[in-house]
Parts: sequence; C-alpha cells; structure tokens
Amino acid sequence: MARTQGSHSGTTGPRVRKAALGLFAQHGFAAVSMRQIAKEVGVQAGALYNYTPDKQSLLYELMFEHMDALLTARREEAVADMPPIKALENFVRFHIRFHIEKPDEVFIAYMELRALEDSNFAKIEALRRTYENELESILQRGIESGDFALDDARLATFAVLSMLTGVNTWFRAGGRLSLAEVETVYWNMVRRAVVA
Amino acid sequence: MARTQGSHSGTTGPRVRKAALGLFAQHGFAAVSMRQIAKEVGVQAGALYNYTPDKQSLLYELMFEHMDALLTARREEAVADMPPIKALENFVRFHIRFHIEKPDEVFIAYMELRALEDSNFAKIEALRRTYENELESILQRGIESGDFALDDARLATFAVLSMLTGVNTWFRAGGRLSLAEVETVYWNMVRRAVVA
DNA sequence: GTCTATAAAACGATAGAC
DNA sequence: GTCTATCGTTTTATAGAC
Repeated sequence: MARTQGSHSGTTGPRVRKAALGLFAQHGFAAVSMRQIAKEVGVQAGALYNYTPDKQSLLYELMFEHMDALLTARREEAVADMPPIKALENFVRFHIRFHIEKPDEVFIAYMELRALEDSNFAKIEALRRTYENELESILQRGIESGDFALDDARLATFAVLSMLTGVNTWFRAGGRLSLAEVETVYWNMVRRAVVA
Repeated sequence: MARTQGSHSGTTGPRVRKAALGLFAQHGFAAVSMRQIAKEVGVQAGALYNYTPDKQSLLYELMFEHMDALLTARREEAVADMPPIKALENFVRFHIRFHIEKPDEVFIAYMELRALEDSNFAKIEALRRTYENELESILQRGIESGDFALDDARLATFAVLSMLTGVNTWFRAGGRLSLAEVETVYWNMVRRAVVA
C-alpha cells in the first residue's frame, strides 16, 4: 500500500473530533489553532474543513454530543418512583461515574461555555439546565416528604453539583481510590449534608 | 482642561489591570487581545507596554496579587487554637465571603492556570496549595479529635472547596439571599457533611 | 479527500516622534 | 507617557490542482 496521504478508511472525521477534544481540554478553545488540530490528526489545516464548517461549529458539536450523551445515559439509569433518598444516591453515583469516565468532555462543557456564540450557548445551556433540574426535583421531593433537611432545593442543587463535579480536579484512574470507593465517599458526604 | 489624551494622573497602571481583569474573566486570557484591553482603558495598544513587559506577565501579576491577598486575608482572619468545629466554621465563612467579594479574581485564578507559563504556574500553584493545606489541617485535626467523621482529609478538602467555590456560579449581589444567609446555608451543609 | 498556496485580517510587540 | 506606524508572525478560511 505505502499510502502516505489521503483518506484513512473514512475515520478522519472522528479523529478530527478526538484531536479537538483533547486539545481544547488541555489548552482551551481560544488557545488552540486549526493548524494544531490538523497536525495532531496528521493532515493539512485545509482538510479539516471537510469535517466542520468552522472552528466554532467544531466546539459546539463536541459540547452538544456530550450533553446529549449525558442526558441519554441519565435517562437510561434513572428509576421511576424511587424514594427520594434512593433517587439521590442513584443520581450521585451516576454523576460521579459519568464525570470520571469523560473528563475531557466534562471539562470543556464547563470551561468553554463562554466561547460559544449566543445561539449555540442557549442550546447547550438549556440541556445543562435540564440535567440540573432533575437533581433539583429529587431534592424538592425529599424536602416535601420530610426526608431532606434543606431550606432551598435550588441552592442545594448547585452545592451538590459543584461538590460532585469537583471530583475531576483530583481523581486519576489507577490512583489510591477506585471508582466505587470514590462514589461511596461522595455519597456519604452528600447523604449527611442533605438527609434529615 | 479638555485633555483628550496623555496620562491620567498616574492612574493608567491600575486601570490597565482592572480592564485586563474584567476582560480575562469574561472572555478568557487567550481570547482577549492587547488591543481590546487598550480600547477599554482608552489608550493605544503600544501604551500598555509601559505597564507590563508582555501579556503573560499581566496575567501572572493579576493571579499573584489575588492569591497573595487571599492568603493575607486568611492569616488575618484565622484564630489560633480554635477547636476544629469552630475553626471549620471560621474557614467556611471566610471562603464564601472572600469569593463573593472578588468573583473576577477568583474566576481567573481557577480558569487560567493552564495559560500560565511553567515557572509562573509553579508559583501560583504553590500559593493555592498553601491555602488548601490550611483547610486540610483543620479537617485532619477534627478527625484526630473525633469531632469529624471522615475517611480521608485530603479528599474531603477537595469536596468542601469545590462546593464552596461553586457559590460563584450562581450568587449575584442584590439577589434573593444576603451574604450572611449564604454563609449560613453553606456552613450548615458543610457541618452536617463533616461533623460526627 | 487531501494537497499547496494564498487571501484578508488580527495578533503581540517594538521604534521613534512628540 | 502616549501617540502613530509598522514589523514579522499567525490566524481562520478558501481556491484550485490532483
């Protein structure tokens, strides 16, 4: 074969996205050039435009796919009619696991919101809000049932999500703690902070 | 006077930093140009170089001053020989207050670490670590005294700091809750998550 | 589908006049 | 201390050959 250039069995598209994902997560969207992405993929910069109309769309699509995957995975995991405490444990463990499994996607989704154009921002923000609202409704149900001792479901939603998402600032696979242990440690802290 | 250009009573230096602070916080370091900063200040781009040797130094100095102010303020506020629970409440209230008072500085200090050159990063990271360590030592003391029910002081440090710093994602001055109320709500959650 | 080449604009930073 | 002007580089994105 000895093919030194040209298409690679139609896999260039995914490879462009993977390269962009890693570089955006490491250096930030604004700090990464199309030439850097092309170099990582092994093509010239012009070739990238076969796979994205522009740099902004590349970011938006990465973020949309992530948020869509998050909401889809959550829908598959959520169990209807769980009592509030069980529903909260289920949510906490899901959130920790999903975030640990996709650190680059999560990082971009949090850090690069400001790099989105207005209409793209609005779409991503709506998806993020949908996710937040599921936790808020669990907390609200628990307040009403008397299971949770909280003044304000919305504020507690932010506090819990901040704490859980923070796992990505320190967790490294293969470290001292396993995923299951991390899930349990965080669940214990959330449980005690929230449950009456 | 009708002075339309020239120096402004020696205040240009601080105004450059203030403009850079706001723009970096809003758009990110890499996305902001020296020309944007100059326009905000009301000078031409070349004049900025009377106040900073380059763009990187401007970022570093903003971050260093913030971390220095944080550690100085903390030293003034900390009380020696407090029992662990009181020391933790003191830390939580301090952290919330300081973060709410300086949202732009805090945001940059968290978001732009990756934009720092290696040697600048090392210096800022050391300051950040010093601050983290104070919370960790409070938690460790409380574990040893039996006041706190935690498996791991370091992990709990990350969890608590993430939760507290998250206040900046939603708090707006003049909103529904006062600073004092926010402090108390967060302290109640931290207390219950940590205290045995 | 990728290449080379380039257009058009923006970038950080500097020089020299005032 | 700020201006105007500019250097040299890099940027996103496009055009046309293969």
